[in-house]
Amino acid sequence: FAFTGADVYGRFKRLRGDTVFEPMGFDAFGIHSENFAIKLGIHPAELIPRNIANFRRQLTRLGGMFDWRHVLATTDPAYYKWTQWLFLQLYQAGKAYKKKAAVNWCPHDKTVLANEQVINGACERCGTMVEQRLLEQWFFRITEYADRLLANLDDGSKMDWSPSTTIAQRNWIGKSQGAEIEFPSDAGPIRVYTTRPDTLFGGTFLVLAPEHPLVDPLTPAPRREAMDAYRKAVASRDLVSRKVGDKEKTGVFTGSTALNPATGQRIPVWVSDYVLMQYGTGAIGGVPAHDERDFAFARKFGLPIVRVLAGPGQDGATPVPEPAVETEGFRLVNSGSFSELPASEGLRAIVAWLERERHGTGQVRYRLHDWCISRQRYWGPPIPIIYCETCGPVGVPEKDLPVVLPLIEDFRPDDTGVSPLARHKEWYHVKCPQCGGPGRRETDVSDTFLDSSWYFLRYPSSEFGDRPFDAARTKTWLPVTTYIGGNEHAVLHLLYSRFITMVLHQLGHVAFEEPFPKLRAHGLIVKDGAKMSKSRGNVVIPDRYIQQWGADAFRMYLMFLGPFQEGGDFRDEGITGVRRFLDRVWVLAHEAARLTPGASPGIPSSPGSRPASADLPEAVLRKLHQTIRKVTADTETLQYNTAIAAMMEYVNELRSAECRVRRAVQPLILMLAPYAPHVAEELWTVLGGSRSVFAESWPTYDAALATAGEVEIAVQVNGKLRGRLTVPRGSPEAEVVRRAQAEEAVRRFVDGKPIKKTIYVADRVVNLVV
RNA sequence: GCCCGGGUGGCGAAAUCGGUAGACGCAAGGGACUUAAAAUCCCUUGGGAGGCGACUCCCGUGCAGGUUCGAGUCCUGCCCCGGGCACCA
Repeated sequence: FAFTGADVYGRFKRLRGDTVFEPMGFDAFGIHSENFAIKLGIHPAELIPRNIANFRRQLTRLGGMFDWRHVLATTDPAYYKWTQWLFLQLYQAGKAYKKKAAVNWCPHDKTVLANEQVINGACERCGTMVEQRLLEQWFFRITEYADRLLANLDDGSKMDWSPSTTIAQRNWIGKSQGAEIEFPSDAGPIRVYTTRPDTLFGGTFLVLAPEHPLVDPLTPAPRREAMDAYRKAVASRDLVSRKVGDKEKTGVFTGSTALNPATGQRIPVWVSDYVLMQYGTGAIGGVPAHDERDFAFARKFGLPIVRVLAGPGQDGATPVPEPAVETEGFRLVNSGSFSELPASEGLRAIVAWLERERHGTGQVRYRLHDWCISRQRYWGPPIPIIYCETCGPVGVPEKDLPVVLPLIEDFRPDDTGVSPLARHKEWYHVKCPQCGGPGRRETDVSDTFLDSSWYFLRYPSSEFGDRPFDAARTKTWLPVTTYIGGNEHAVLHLLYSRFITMVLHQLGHVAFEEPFPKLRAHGLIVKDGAKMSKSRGNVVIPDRYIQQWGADAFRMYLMFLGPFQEGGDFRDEGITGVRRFLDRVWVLAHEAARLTPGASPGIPSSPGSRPASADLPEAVLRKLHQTIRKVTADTETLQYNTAIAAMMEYVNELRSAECRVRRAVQPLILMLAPYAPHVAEELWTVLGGSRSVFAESWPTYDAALATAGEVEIAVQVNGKLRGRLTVPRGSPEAEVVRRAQAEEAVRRFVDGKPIKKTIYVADRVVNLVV
């Protein structure tokens, strides 16, 4: 569905005179492929090429105009050599770093699990409860680019994207404006981030994330045991279930207090897993009166709830039955000298006061995290780093790339807890490229999203072995003219690609900052009431349909079943309609070839350039030009379903007018070509074409011919339809109104009453108000 | 919970800027062709009421209101479905 929609557009653009490069590639170097291989018990190095061959066969049968000379596979060492090069570019530019991060860990299988492999907190394979484990991981500093990634989204000159995609990215980056505030404690200042400094006076407790470094110093010995037990319990849960919002709040009191700088009161410091170490400072000020989570926490543990925002008819003494989260129309109360200020003004005033008194600063935060690119798995590009006992981590020199993934018979993660690559001793132990001393390789592989973050740069330059992308080729073909993809990639692939391109631009490797200036998202296919997906098992294998109905009928049905950008409902019966249509076109073309004189050397591909007095009946001629107009406009905007409907209407017109002449059918074949390339190619020849239909050019229309001489006008009385009039286009208002009033039905409804008002919309409607 | 889509005949869907709701297609019914069936071709098909009939009238775009000469389209408040994100301070 997605590739056919892209192919229709590419073929259309080619007929419109553009030189079109439509590449295709295969991205199967990651956990999903590895898991699938484990499931089938086949080594991925054997399975993946087999699957690629099958996909390629299917894509070819579907008739995609793909340039197979430039096909890519991210699993190919000739490709991932440059993925590793890309890693090194970022590493050398200081954009890659290592730090400890939590991963899902199955204690039974002794392996790292992806989030989607954790089902209700348990390992999907063995059912053991999953834990968190801290491991050293490689990260890319995408957060450094958060502002730039956000700013370009708003720049219409750089980004022409479907709004649904830009909105998703904006939300994902999640910029928030707030303040970082220091709460002094016995273990030093506790830094807290909040987007609501206006509620500072309502902060009646602090909550630290269980991993927060100040938890230990703030917990006196008698409470240590309880605290450690809680922290252990939290760590024994997986990352997914920890972040579920609607569960009961849990927590432990440290035994210490901190000073609220605004109220001057000492407030208790708690620890709870609803505070995440990864966001903000890993500590929050609990404002139960004005935050739902803090409210639930305060209720559970009997902590004081102080209202600091009051709406109309409320004051500082009004009870707080539920947290008031909104600010519109609220004013500060119980907030010292800031009381009675409107909330928004109070926010600014409190931030100014915090900065003046050096209690805190206004700050911007993003929910976007740095991109963790390491995977403790086998099936992926090895991260090109060597650890040397004397030099530390050293990047593999470019001349030694690629670091080839060794073929390991048993590639499954085992109970050593390290990547399977560590078991391959000859591969694992290497000399340090810097000092020649003993070293060992990084055994993590990189995320598949790194493979796909730059593939578009490789496509035009795929045959170059000595450079990732050739400067001249890149200048000719990039950035990508039109990118058509699914919205499931809105936040991951599309964001990572933008980030990588931005870094490469900054490092001087590419001239542009944004890889996909024009992006259109296609919809998703629904079958049996749910999204068609492999996991739901409601997928359709194209082979059978192509076998039964033909590739063109299948393509056209996919494009006809709904608006491309919204998707649609797949039902087997629907395909018969387009197949019948193609059969009729087939018959029409053959009859036209038989009934009208043979081809003259110059086949008109542009009927509009011929005099209007040509041999076509007026109604057919008009319909033809209307059809060209509509199919052109609709194909350009990816409204393929209505473009196909317009061609069907035209065929219906030709049939009812019994018009079987080449001049009427040829332009139809040209318009059909992007949708049904095989049939169009054949019929073009039947009609006398001596070269490929794709060597011809798209038909043009004559606006004057497309316009009907007569129009039907709706006649309304008080807005209700009472009749229809056929009048010459552009008839004067007085004439139309006069004729409307003469209508029998109109007279009956006007019923002799005076006409108060007459509304006339030229060529459309006349409305008499009585 | 939040953010995006969407709700129109039996079904998939059309409908420029607010201007004739249901294009196009599926399914269904009737007919032609055929020994017969399939295929093909022709006709009918939103619901209701009336008329022998050409036709006529009423209702109808998830629900309730509103704006307007006129609302599928705009506004307010709800309901339902699909997708995504989810304790982000």
